[in-house]
Amino acid sequence: MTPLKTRLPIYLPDATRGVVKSLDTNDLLNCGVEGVVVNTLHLAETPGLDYLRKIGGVKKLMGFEGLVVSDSGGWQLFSLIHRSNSQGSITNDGVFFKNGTNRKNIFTPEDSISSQFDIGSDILICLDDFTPPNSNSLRERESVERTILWAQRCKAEFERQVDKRSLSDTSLPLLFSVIQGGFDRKLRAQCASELIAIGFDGYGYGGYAVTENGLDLELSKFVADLIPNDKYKFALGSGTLSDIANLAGYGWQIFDCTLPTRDARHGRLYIYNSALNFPAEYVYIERSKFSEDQSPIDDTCDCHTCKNFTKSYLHHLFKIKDFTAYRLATIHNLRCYTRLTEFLRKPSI
RNA sequence: GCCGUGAUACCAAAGUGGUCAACUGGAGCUGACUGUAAAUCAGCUGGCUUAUGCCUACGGGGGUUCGAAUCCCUCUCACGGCA
Repeated sequence: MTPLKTRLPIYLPDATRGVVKSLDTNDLLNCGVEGVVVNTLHLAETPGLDYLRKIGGVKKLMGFEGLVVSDSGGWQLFSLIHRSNSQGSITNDGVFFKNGTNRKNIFTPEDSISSQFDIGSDILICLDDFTPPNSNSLRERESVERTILWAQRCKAEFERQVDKRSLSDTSLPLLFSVIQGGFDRKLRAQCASELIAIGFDGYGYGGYAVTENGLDLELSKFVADLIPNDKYKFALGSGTLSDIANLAGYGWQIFDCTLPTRDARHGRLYIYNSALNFPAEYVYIERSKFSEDQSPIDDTCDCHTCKNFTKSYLHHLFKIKDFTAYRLATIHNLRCYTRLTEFLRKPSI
Protein backbone atom coordinates (compact mmCIF):
# COMPACT_ATOMS: atom_id res chain seq x y z
CA MET A 1 0.00 0.00 0.00
CA THR A 2 1.27 3.43 -0.96
CA PRO A 3 1.20 5.55 2.15
CA LEU A 4 -0.38 8.98 1.89
CA LYS A 5 2.14 11.76 1.62
CA THR A 6 0.22 13.90 4.03
CA ARG A 7 0.03 14.09 7.78
CA LEU A 8 -3.21 13.18 9.49
CA PRO A 9 -5.84 14.11 10.38
CA ILE A 10 -6.69 15.95 7.20
CA TYR A 11 -9.74 17.84 6.06
CA LEU A 12 -10.51 17.81 2.35
CA PRO A 13 -13.02 20.31 1.05
CA ASP A 14 -15.45 19.08 -1.56
CA ALA A 15 -14.51 20.03 -5.09
CA THR A 16 -17.41 18.04 -6.45
CA ARG A 17 -17.11 19.19 -10.03
CA GLY A 18 -13.40 19.82 -10.00
CA VAL A 19 -13.50 23.11 -8.16
CA VAL A 20 -13.99 24.18 -4.58
CA LYS A 21 -16.68 26.67 -5.44
CA SER A 22 -15.30 30.18 -5.91
CA LEU A 23 -11.66 29.18 -5.21
CA ASP A 24 -8.73 28.31 -7.40
CA THR A 25 -5.95 25.92 -6.45
CA ASN A 26 -3.67 28.71 -5.28
CA ASP A 27 -6.33 29.83 -2.86
CA LEU A 28 -6.54 26.26 -1.58
CA LEU A 29 -2.81 26.01 -0.98
CA ASN A 30 -2.78 29.38 0.74
CA CYS A 31 -5.50 28.14 3.08
CA GLY A 32 -3.39 25.14 4.00
CA VAL A 33 -5.67 22.79 2.09
CA GLU A 34 -3.67 19.77 0.97
CA GLY A 35 -6.36 17.84 -0.84
CA VAL A 36 -9.89 17.75 -2.15
CA VAL A 37 -12.72 15.33 -2.76
CA VAL A 38 -14.13 15.22 -6.27
CA ASN A 39 -17.20 13.42 -7.43
CA THR A 40 -17.11 10.65 -9.98
CA LEU A 41 -20.61 11.03 -11.26
CA HIS A 42 -20.45 14.77 -11.72
CA LEU A 43 -17.08 14.65 -13.45
CA ALA A 44 -18.26 11.82 -15.69
CA GLU A 45 -21.11 14.05 -16.77
CA THR A 46 -18.88 17.05 -17.42
CA PRO A 47 -16.17 17.44 -18.59
CA GLY A 48 -16.52 13.72 -19.27
CA LEU A 49 -14.31 10.70 -18.69
CA ASP A 50 -12.94 10.54 -22.21
CA TYR A 51 -11.63 14.04 -21.88
CA LEU A 52 -10.21 13.44 -18.41
CA ARG A 53 -8.42 10.32 -19.60
CA LYS A 54 -7.06 12.24 -22.54
CA ILE A 55 -5.57 15.08 -20.51
CA GLY A 56 -4.33 12.84 -17.71
CA GLY A 57 -6.98 13.23 -15.05
CA VAL A 58 -8.60 15.73 -12.79
CA LYS A 59 -5.34 16.98 -11.29
CA LYS A 60 -4.33 18.22 -14.73
CA LEU A 61 -7.78 19.68 -15.18
CA MET A 62 -7.56 21.59 -11.91
CA GLY A 63 -3.88 22.39 -11.96
CA PHE A 64 -3.69 20.81 -8.55
CA GLU A 65 -0.94 18.57 -7.26
CA GLY A 66 -2.36 17.76 -3.85
CA LEU A 67 -4.27 14.75 -2.62
CA VAL A 68 -7.39 13.93 -4.58
CA VAL A 69 -10.07 11.57 -3.37
CA SER A 70 -12.85 10.61 -5.74
CA ASP A 71 -16.17 9.77 -4.26
CA SER A 72 -17.96 6.89 -5.93
CA GLY A 73 -21.02 8.81 -7.06
CA GLY A 74 -23.33 6.56 -5.11
CA TRP A 75 -24.33 9.17 -2.63
CA GLN A 76 -25.43 11.52 -5.44
CA LEU A 77 -27.50 8.90 -7.16
CA PHE A 78 -29.26 7.89 -4.00
CA SER A 79 -29.71 11.44 -2.92
CA LEU A 80 -31.27 12.28 -6.27
CA ILE A 81 -33.41 9.19 -6.29
CA HIS A 82 -34.67 9.86 -2.80
CA ARG A 83 -35.21 13.54 -3.43
CA SER A 84 -37.02 13.41 -6.73
CA ASN A 85 -38.97 10.18 -6.38
CA SER A 86 -39.04 7.71 -9.22
CA GLN A 87 -36.10 9.20 -11.06
CA GLY A 88 -34.29 5.92 -10.63
CA SER A 89 -33.94 2.71 -8.74
CA ILE A 90 -31.31 0.63 -6.97
CA THR A 91 -30.76 -3.03 -7.69
CA ASN A 92 -27.92 -5.42 -7.02
CA ASP A 93 -26.70 -4.84 -10.56
CA GLY A 94 -26.28 -1.15 -9.97
CA VAL A 95 -28.15 2.11 -9.92
CA PHE A 96 -30.60 2.99 -12.63
CA PHE A 97 -31.17 6.66 -13.12
CA LYS A 98 -32.50 9.09 -15.64
CA ASN A 99 -30.20 11.78 -16.83
CA GLY A 100 -30.99 15.14 -18.36
CA THR A 101 -32.02 13.70 -21.70
CA ASN A 102 -34.41 11.37 -19.89
CA ARG A 103 -32.48 8.33 -20.99
CA LYS A 104 -32.24 5.55 -18.48
CA ASN A 105 -28.69 4.76 -17.48
CA ILE A 106 -27.16 2.20 -15.22
CA PHE A 107 -24.22 2.95 -13.02
CA THR A 108 -22.45 -0.13 -11.71
CA PRO A 109 -19.70 -0.67 -9.17
CA GLU A 110 -17.41 -1.45 -12.11
CA ASP A 111 -18.38 1.82 -13.80
CA SER A 112 -17.58 3.70 -10.66
CA ILE A 113 -14.11 2.22 -10.29
CA SER A 114 -13.05 2.51 -13.92
CA SER A 115 -14.33 6.10 -13.92
CA GLN A 116 -12.25 6.86 -10.87
CA PHE A 117 -9.17 5.58 -12.65
CA ASP A 118 -9.94 7.95 -15.50
CA ILE A 119 -10.28 10.73 -12.98
CA GLY A 120 -6.85 9.82 -11.70
CA SER A 121 -7.43 10.22 -8.00
CA ASP A 122 -5.16 9.06 -5.18
CA ILE A 123 -7.95 7.44 -3.22
CA LEU A 124 -10.85 5.61 -4.84
CA ILE A 125 -14.03 4.81 -3.01
CA CYS A 126 -16.20 1.79 -3.62
CA LEU A 127 -19.75 2.33 -4.69
CA ASP A 128 -21.92 1.77 -1.63
CA ASP A 129 -25.63 1.68 -0.95
CA PHE A 130 -26.46 4.77 1.01
CA THR A 131 -29.50 4.84 3.28
CA PRO A 132 -31.23 7.88 4.68
CA PRO A 133 -31.50 8.09 8.49
CA ASN A 134 -35.17 7.07 8.65
CA SER A 135 -34.65 3.75 6.84
CA ASN A 136 -36.21 0.63 8.30
CA SER A 137 -34.20 -2.37 9.39
CA LEU A 138 -35.01 -4.32 6.25
CA ARG A 139 -33.62 -1.54 4.10
CA GLU A 140 -30.54 -1.24 6.32
CA ARG A 141 -29.86 -4.96 6.00
CA GLU A 142 -30.23 -4.75 2.24
CA SER A 143 -27.89 -1.76 2.19
CA VAL A 144 -25.21 -3.65 4.08
CA GLU A 145 -25.47 -6.76 1.94
CA ARG A 146 -25.38 -4.76 -1.25
CA THR A 147 -22.52 -2.59 -0.05
CA ILE A 148 -20.48 -5.74 0.65
CA LEU A 149 -21.39 -7.27 -2.69
CA TRP A 150 -20.49 -4.10 -4.52
CA ALA A 151 -17.26 -3.74 -2.56
CA GLN A 152 -16.19 -7.19 -3.79
CA ARG A 153 -16.96 -6.18 -7.36
CA CYS A 154 -15.17 -2.86 -6.89
CA LYS A 155 -12.07 -4.59 -5.60
CA ALA A 156 -12.10 -7.02 -8.53
CA GLU A 157 -12.53 -4.15 -10.96
CA PHE A 158 -9.77 -2.25 -9.20
CA GLU A 159 -7.35 -5.12 -9.77
CA ARG A 160 -8.48 -5.45 -13.37
CA GLN A 161 -7.84 -1.78 -13.98
CA VAL A 162 -4.40 -1.95 -12.36
CA ASP A 163 -3.45 -4.74 -14.76
CA LYS A 164 -5.07 -3.10 -17.75
CA ARG A 165 -3.31 0.19 -17.12
CA SER A 166 -0.03 -1.46 -16.16
CA LEU A 167 0.33 0.59 -13.02
CA SER A 168 3.42 0.07 -10.94
CA ASP A 169 3.27 -0.60 -7.22
CA THR A 170 4.47 2.90 -6.43
CA SER A 171 1.80 4.57 -8.52
CA LEU A 172 -1.15 2.57 -7.23
CA PRO A 173 -4.03 4.53 -5.85
CA LEU A 174 -5.66 3.47 -2.60
CA LEU A 175 -9.04 1.81 -2.46
CA PHE A 176 -11.48 2.51 0.36
CA SER A 177 -14.78 0.86 1.09
CA VAL A 178 -17.64 2.23 3.14
CA ILE A 179 -19.20 0.80 6.26
CA GLN A 180 -22.99 1.01 6.23
CA GLY A 181 -25.58 -0.20 8.69
CA GLY A 182 -27.33 2.92 9.86
CA PHE A 183 -27.82 3.10 13.62
CA ASP A 184 -27.76 -0.69 13.98
CA ARG A 185 -24.47 -1.64 15.61
CA LYS A 186 -24.71 -5.31 14.75
CA LEU A 187 -25.12 -4.42 11.09
CA ARG A 188 -22.24 -1.97 11.29
CA ALA A 189 -20.04 -4.64 12.85
CA GLN A 190 -21.07 -7.21 10.27
CA CYS A 191 -20.47 -4.78 7.42
CA ALA A 192 -17.06 -3.83 8.78
CA SER A 193 -15.84 -7.37 9.33
CA GLU A 194 -16.88 -8.54 5.88
CA LEU A 195 -15.29 -5.53 4.21
CA ILE A 196 -12.12 -6.02 6.22
CA ALA A 197 -12.07 -9.65 5.09
CA ILE A 198 -12.12 -8.47 1.47
CA GLY A 199 -9.28 -6.12 2.31
CA PHE A 200 -9.07 -2.40 1.62
CA ASP A 201 -6.59 0.37 2.31
CA GLY A 202 -9.13 2.36 4.26
CA TYR A 203 -12.70 2.37 5.45
CA GLY A 204 -15.32 5.03 5.42
CA TYR A 205 -18.01 5.94 7.88
CA GLY A 206 -21.05 5.64 5.67
CA GLY A 207 -24.66 6.60 5.88
CA TYR A 208 -26.10 9.77 7.14
CA ALA A 209 -24.39 10.07 10.50
CA VAL A 210 -26.06 13.34 11.41
CA THR A 211 -29.40 13.34 13.19
CA GLU A 212 -31.55 16.18 14.42
CA ASN A 213 -29.24 16.40 17.39
CA GLY A 214 -26.11 16.52 15.26
CA LEU A 215 -23.52 13.83 14.89
CA ASP A 216 -24.03 10.57 16.77
CA LEU A 217 -20.70 10.59 18.59
CA GLU A 218 -21.06 7.22 20.29
CA LEU A 219 -21.86 5.48 17.03
CA SER A 220 -18.92 7.25 15.38
CA LYS A 221 -16.62 5.88 18.05
CA PHE A 222 -18.13 2.44 17.78
CA VAL A 223 -17.58 2.30 14.02
CA ALA A 224 -14.04 3.69 14.29
CA ASP A 225 -13.18 0.91 16.70
CA LEU A 226 -14.30 -1.68 14.16
CA ILE A 227 -11.51 -0.65 11.81
CA PRO A 228 -7.94 -1.92 12.27
CA ASN A 229 -5.52 0.82 13.26
CA ASP A 230 -3.19 0.16 10.34
CA LYS A 231 -5.97 1.18 7.95
CA TYR A 232 -7.11 4.66 7.04
CA LYS A 233 -10.33 5.86 8.61
CA PHE A 234 -12.39 8.27 6.55
CA ALA A 235 -15.41 9.93 8.14
CA LEU A 236 -17.28 10.74 4.97
CA GLY A 237 -19.25 13.93 4.97
CA SER A 238 -18.25 15.03 8.45
CA GLY A 239 -18.53 17.54 9.86
CA THR A 240 -18.57 20.70 11.89
CA LEU A 241 -15.33 21.84 13.50
CA SER A 242 -16.35 20.34 16.81
CA ASP A 243 -17.44 17.12 15.07
CA ILE A 244 -14.01 16.78 13.52
CA ALA A 245 -12.28 17.45 16.82
CA ASN A 246 -14.36 14.70 18.41
CA LEU A 247 -14.05 12.26 15.52
CA ALA A 248 -10.31 12.69 15.35
CA GLY A 249 -10.24 11.76 19.01
CA TYR A 250 -11.92 8.47 18.12
CA GLY A 251 -9.35 7.71 15.45
CA TRP A 252 -10.99 9.11 12.33
CA GLN A 253 -8.28 10.65 10.15
CA ILE A 254 -9.77 11.89 6.92
CA PHE A 255 -12.70 14.28 6.65
CA ASP A 256 -14.65 16.00 3.96
CA CYS A 257 -17.65 18.21 4.37
CA THR A 258 -19.55 20.73 2.32
CA LEU A 259 -20.59 22.69 5.35
CA PRO A 260 -17.75 25.23 5.63
CA THR A 261 -17.76 26.14 1.94
CA ARG A 262 -21.52 26.31 1.69
CA ASP A 263 -21.82 28.23 4.93
CA ALA A 264 -19.26 30.67 3.56
CA ARG A 265 -21.28 31.29 0.41
CA HIS A 266 -24.35 31.75 2.57
CA GLY A 267 -22.64 34.39 4.69
CA ARG A 268 -22.13 32.30 7.80
CA LEU A 269 -18.55 32.71 8.90
CA TYR A 270 -16.72 30.99 11.69
CA ILE A 271 -14.92 32.23 14.73
CA TYR A 272 -12.36 29.53 15.36
CA ASN A 273 -12.57 29.21 19.13
CA SER A 274 -16.32 29.57 19.24
CA ALA A 275 -16.93 27.05 16.47
CA LEU A 276 -15.02 24.38 18.37
CA ASN A 277 -17.62 24.55 21.10
CA PHE A 278 -20.70 23.56 19.19
CA PRO A 279 -23.26 25.08 19.00
CA ALA A 280 -21.05 27.84 17.78
CA GLU A 281 -21.58 31.54 17.48
CA TYR A 282 -21.35 32.62 13.90
CA VAL A 283 -20.66 35.85 12.10
CA TYR A 284 -23.67 36.31 9.85
CA ILE A 285 -21.76 38.76 7.74
CA GLU A 286 -24.79 40.22 5.95
CA ARG A 287 -26.22 41.57 9.21
CA SER A 288 -26.29 45.33 9.24
CA LYS A 289 -24.34 45.48 12.49
CA PHE A 290 -21.22 44.70 10.50
CA SER A 291 -21.69 47.49 7.97
CA GLU A 292 -19.07 49.68 9.63
CA ASP A 293 -17.14 47.08 11.56
CA GLN A 294 -13.44 47.68 10.99
CA SER A 295 -12.27 44.44 12.58
CA PRO A 296 -11.49 41.17 10.79
CA ILE A 297 -13.90 38.23 10.97
CA ASP A 298 -11.66 36.51 13.50
CA ASP A 299 -8.72 38.39 14.94
CA THR A 300 -6.96 35.12 15.74
CA CYS A 301 -7.08 34.05 12.09
CA ASP A 302 -4.13 34.30 9.71
CA CYS A 303 -6.05 33.77 6.47
CA HIS A 304 -5.83 36.08 3.47
CA THR A 305 -9.28 37.45 4.21
CA CYS A 306 -8.71 38.22 7.87
CA LYS A 307 -5.26 39.66 7.29
CA ASN A 308 -6.41 42.08 4.62
CA PHE A 309 -10.08 42.89 4.94
CA THR A 310 -12.59 44.16 7.47
CA LYS A 311 -16.00 42.79 8.26
CA SER A 312 -17.32 46.03 6.86
CA TYR A 313 -15.83 45.26 3.45
CA LEU A 314 -16.99 41.66 3.51
CA HIS A 315 -20.46 42.86 4.46
CA HIS A 316 -20.44 45.25 1.55
CA LEU A 317 -19.29 42.60 -0.92
CA PHE A 318 -22.07 40.29 0.24
CA LYS A 319 -24.69 43.00 -0.05
CA ILE A 320 -23.74 43.76 -3.62
CA LYS A 321 -23.39 40.03 -4.30
CA ASP A 322 -19.95 40.34 -5.77
CA PHE A 323 -18.25 37.00 -6.42
CA THR A 324 -15.30 38.14 -4.36
CA ALA A 325 -17.49 37.87 -1.28
CA TYR A 326 -17.86 34.12 -1.76
CA ARG A 327 -14.17 33.65 -2.40
CA LEU A 328 -13.01 35.60 0.64
CA ALA A 329 -15.61 33.96 2.87
CA THR A 330 -14.70 30.47 1.65
CA ILE A 331 -11.02 31.15 2.20
CA HIS A 332 -11.71 32.10 5.79
CA ASN A 333 -13.94 29.15 6.67
CA LEU A 334 -11.53 26.70 5.07
CA ARG A 335 -8.64 28.18 6.99
CA CYS A 336 -10.58 27.51 10.20
CA TYR A 337 -10.71 23.86 9.21
CA THR A 338 -7.04 23.60 8.39
CA ARG A 339 -6.16 25.40 11.61
CA LEU A 340 -8.04 22.71 13.45
CA THR A 341 -6.39 19.78 11.66
CA GLU A 342 -2.97 21.41 12.12
CA PHE A 343 -3.71 21.69 15.80
CA LEU A 344 -4.90 18.08 16.02
CA ARG A 345 -1.69 16.84 14.37
CA LYS A 346 0.46 18.24 17.12
CA PRO A 347 1.44 15.53 19.57
CA SER A 348 -0.55 16.01 22.71
CA ILE A 349 1.46 16.75 25.84
C1' G B 1 -52.23 82.29 -10.06
C1' C B 2 -54.65 78.43 -13.29
C1' C B 3 -54.87 73.31 -15.19
C1' G B 4 -53.33 68.31 -14.58
C1' U B 5 -51.22 64.20 -11.83
C1' G B 6 -49.92 62.11 -7.43
C1' A B 7 -49.45 61.36 -1.82
C1' U B 8 -50.15 53.56 0.84
C1' A B 9 -46.23 50.58 6.32
C1' C B 10 -38.36 51.75 6.90
C1' C B 11 -37.93 52.37 1.12
C1' A B 12 -40.15 51.13 -3.59
C1' A B 13 -44.73 49.63 -5.26
C1' A B 14 -49.81 46.81 -5.83
C1' G B 15 -54.70 47.50 -4.30
C1' U B 16 -59.76 51.98 -6.49
C1' G B 17 -66.54 50.37 -1.76
C1' G B 18 -66.65 44.89 2.03
C1' U B 19 -62.79 38.52 1.59
C1' C B 20 -57.19 44.63 3.80
C1' A B 21 -53.15 45.12 9.11
C1' A B 22 -53.13 45.64 3.28
C1' C B 23 -49.94 41.63 -3.03
C1' U B 24 -44.82 41.89 -4.36
C1' G B 25 -39.70 43.53 -4.19
C1' G B 26 -35.82 45.74 -1.35
C1' A B 27 -34.08 46.86 3.49
C1' G B 28 -34.22 44.78 8.50
C1' C B 29 -34.49 40.73 12.27
C1' U B 30 -33.98 35.25 13.49
C1' G B 31 -32.35 30.95 11.76
C1' A B 32 -31.09 26.42 8.65
C1' C B 33 -27.39 24.05 5.71
C1' U B 34 -22.61 17.84 7.61
C1' G B 35 -19.56 11.77 1.10
C1' U B 36 -22.72 20.01 -2.68
C1' A B 37 -28.56 19.34 -8.80
C1' A B 38 -27.76 24.67 -2.41
C1' A B 39 -23.95 32.42 -4.62
C1' U B 40 -29.72 28.45 -1.56
C1' C B 41 -33.86 28.06 1.73
C1' A B 42 -37.37 29.03 5.99
C1' G B 43 -39.94 32.20 9.62
C1' C B 44 -40.81 37.16 11.31
C1' U B 45 -41.15 42.66 10.19
C1' G B 46 -47.95 48.60 13.04
C1' G B 47 -48.89 48.23 18.64
C1' C B 48 -50.66 45.44 22.74
C1' U B 49 -50.23 40.75 23.23
C1' U B 50 -50.10 36.09 21.23
C1' A B 51 -56.13 34.95 20.43
C1' U B 52 -60.79 32.50 14.53
C1' G B 53 -58.85 39.15 20.45
C1' C B 54 -58.56 44.39 20.81
C1' C B 55 -56.54 49.06 19.32
C1' U B 56 -54.19 52.38 15.76
C1' A B 57 -53.44 52.73 10.55
C1' C B 58 -53.21 53.89 3.45
C1' G B 59 -50.80 62.81 3.64
C1' G B 60 -54.28 66.34 7.47
C1' G B 61 -59.44 67.56 8.43
C1' G B 62 -64.51 66.84 7.30
C1' G B 63 -68.50 64.14 4.70
C1' U B 64 -71.43 60.04 2.01
C1' U B 65 -72.36 54.79 3.33
C1' C B 66 -74.55 49.31 7.17
C1' G B 67 -69.31 49.47 5.65
C1' A B 68 -63.91 53.65 2.78
C1' A B 69 -56.93 52.91 1.44
C1' U B 70 -60.82 52.94 -2.30
C1' C B 71 -66.45 57.86 -3.49
C1' C B 72 -67.22 63.50 -2.41
C1' C B 73 -65.43 68.38 -0.27
C1' U B 74 -61.40 70.98 1.62
C1' C B 75 -56.38 71.89 3.25
C1' U B 76 -51.11 70.72 2.91
C1' C B 77 -47.11 68.97 0.12
C1' A B 78 -44.63 67.02 -4.51
C1' C B 79 -44.04 66.72 -9.74
C1' G B 80 -45.40 68.38 -14.82
C1' G B 81 -47.64 72.09 -18.11
C1' C B 82 -49.54 77.07 -18.99
C1' A B 83 -49.17 81.98 -17.32
